[in-house]
Amino acid sequence: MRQKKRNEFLTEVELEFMTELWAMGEGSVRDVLTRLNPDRNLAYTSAATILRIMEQKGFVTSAKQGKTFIYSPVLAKDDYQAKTLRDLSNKLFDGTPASMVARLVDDDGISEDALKEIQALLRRRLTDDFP
Amino acid sequence: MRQKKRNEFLTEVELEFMTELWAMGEGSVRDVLTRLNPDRNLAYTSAATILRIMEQKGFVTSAKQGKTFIYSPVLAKDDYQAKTLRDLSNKLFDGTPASMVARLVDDDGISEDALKEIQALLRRRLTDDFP
DNA sequence: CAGTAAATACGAAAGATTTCGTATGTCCAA
DNA sequence: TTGGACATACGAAATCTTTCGTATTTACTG
Repeated sequence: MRQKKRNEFLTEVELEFMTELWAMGEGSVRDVLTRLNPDRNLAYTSAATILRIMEQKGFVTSAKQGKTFIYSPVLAKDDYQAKTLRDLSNKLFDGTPASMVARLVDDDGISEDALKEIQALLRRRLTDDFP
Repeated sequence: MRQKKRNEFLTEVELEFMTELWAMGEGSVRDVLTRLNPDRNLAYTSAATILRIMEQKGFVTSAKQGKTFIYSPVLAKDDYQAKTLRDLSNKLFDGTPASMVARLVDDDGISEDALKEIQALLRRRLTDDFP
């Protein structure tokens, strides 16, 4: 029937957890749990399961400290962001970065300041790396 | 236990199908199926099921033409792209478009030409809309 | 009008995700 | 040293995703 798929991307909940790990650098189940939105109401054992699975999948590593596991991200947030953008560009855009930026700056909600900030970013990148 | 989640985003396979519908404007099960990568080897009934579910979820509408359903996207590709970028910006970036562009243009693989294209895009947007 | 080709309808199976409960292990203080 | 607090281990259940097979319907053609 359906073949097993190996996914290199975080699921919704995994991203939620990884976001906290990235912010903290590393942390225990309890650490992550207390940082989640209080309305989240996730059982402690659920959080522990999520992190255990994330380790199985290779997204985090763990080191035991006393009786507690301390989890750390394997991939830096920057790298995961870049990876995700590349994937999105290929799947939903035409594979070029420009088309993605085009859609971003076409967004009506974007402010002039934001646009100028992006422009400055580009200018810097162009003068620094392509003299 | 787990509560039902209403997802406004396409799954992997749904995106694959929607990409063809966007390219064609509209199409039947057969139309989509023949446009997929030949290595895909998806059964006709599977494709029909996917499209039926996509209609249930409100991603497409259908009109019967003879004995065949013709499916059309409900949301334009541009709009779905914008929506997706907004979501990604909130979940993986800090919610500002600039940080996303920053990660894009930091990508080592990006060419000078691509950067200049993006720059031109911004210039146009700034002069046109904020005179 | 009957036969056939092609379409739809739908149930079912298998993987994946998310959540939690129960069982078990571990550290520390009384 | 033992009891309690808190940690891990893991199976199970609910939902979602993906795929396909069987049954049925529909349009056309001889």
